Amino acid sequence: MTPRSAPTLFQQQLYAWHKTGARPHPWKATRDPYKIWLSEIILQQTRVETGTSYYLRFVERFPAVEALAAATLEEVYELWKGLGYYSRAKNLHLSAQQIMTEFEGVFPDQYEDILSLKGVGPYTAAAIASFAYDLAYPVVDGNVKRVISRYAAYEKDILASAAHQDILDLLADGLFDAAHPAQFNQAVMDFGATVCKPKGALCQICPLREDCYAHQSGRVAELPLRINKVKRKTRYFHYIIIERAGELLFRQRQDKDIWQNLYEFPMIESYQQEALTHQEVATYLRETVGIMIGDELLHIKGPRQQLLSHQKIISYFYSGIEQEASEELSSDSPFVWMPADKYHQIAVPKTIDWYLHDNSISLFTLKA
DNA sequence: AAAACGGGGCA
DNA sequence: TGCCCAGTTTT
Repeated sequence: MTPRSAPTLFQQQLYAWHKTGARPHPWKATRDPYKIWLSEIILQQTRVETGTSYYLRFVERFPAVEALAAATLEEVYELWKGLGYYSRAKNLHLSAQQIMTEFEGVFPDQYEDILSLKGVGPYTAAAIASFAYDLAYPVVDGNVKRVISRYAAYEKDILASAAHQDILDLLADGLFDAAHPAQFNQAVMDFGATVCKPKGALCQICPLREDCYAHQSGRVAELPLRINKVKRKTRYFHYIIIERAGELLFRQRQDKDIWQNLYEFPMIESYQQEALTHQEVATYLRETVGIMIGDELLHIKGPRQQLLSHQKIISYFYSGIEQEASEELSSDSPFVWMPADKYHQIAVPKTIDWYLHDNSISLFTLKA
């Protein structure tokens, strides 16, 4: 491909389309780097339609980085609940404090400084740098990869590690508009999201179709090429709901697994489909929680399946009736009793939320 | 370089 | 059911 002098045909046609094709989003109305950063973190691997309401709630509750830095991590998790990829919430909070301490409360305006923030990678740093400061950094997200791979004939695996740099190289080779970074980045992403879509691309109305490799060669449906090697593991979670005086027993999940720091019920995991025996549950509760249950073990709900990117979680819910003789939880116990007004405010995985809110068979009914 | 990390919407 | 989303971090 030959280097071109700006503005290229690609840019002209793209901008002409963007005059009417731009999507309206709340975070586009500002140059405030804090709000742009917030929107970009929320939108990582998240559809715009999903992220928008979260963004509006975050901006209202934390209008500036000082407010976010001053909040507790629990507050941030609560607002983040249901959005997924929870390390984003943790890093968001951490980076807010990092901005207060290392950058004296002023959002950094250099690419390398922005990139140094936790949870900010090459895409997000380029997005903030271009949208907030109009610095000449091209963004490479799913939209850009798709548009460029189709237009400029990139036929290698788009999921491979090398793809990111390859797309950057193609952009640098006469496509990216270094004179108007914010406009260019925004236009390509809007275009990829609304015209050059993954499925059902609108090639009929595409302003770039005459020069698009994929369209001219009939390979729009095949590009970008994705070779996915990972298979989903199946895990079985057996949740045990223990109630005492209107309170439910919870435990906070720990590191090195999904749902880090979120709360769930006492749980036994198995790796094949099997019902829990009363013996297993009783032993677990006695040894791990210090709770004695009676002879009755009720399977009250489930299975409930939840698909994650790399795992399939199948959850069962059991209820045990606690005996009188149980001891108090020790002070260092990871388990904690919570009343209803408390456990409706904490961050829980979707599956636990489903049990709490969509529980057609209530514990109360069962015990009556 | 590959695996892990959520959840939702749509064909 | 599989795809794919305004990706980043860890292994």
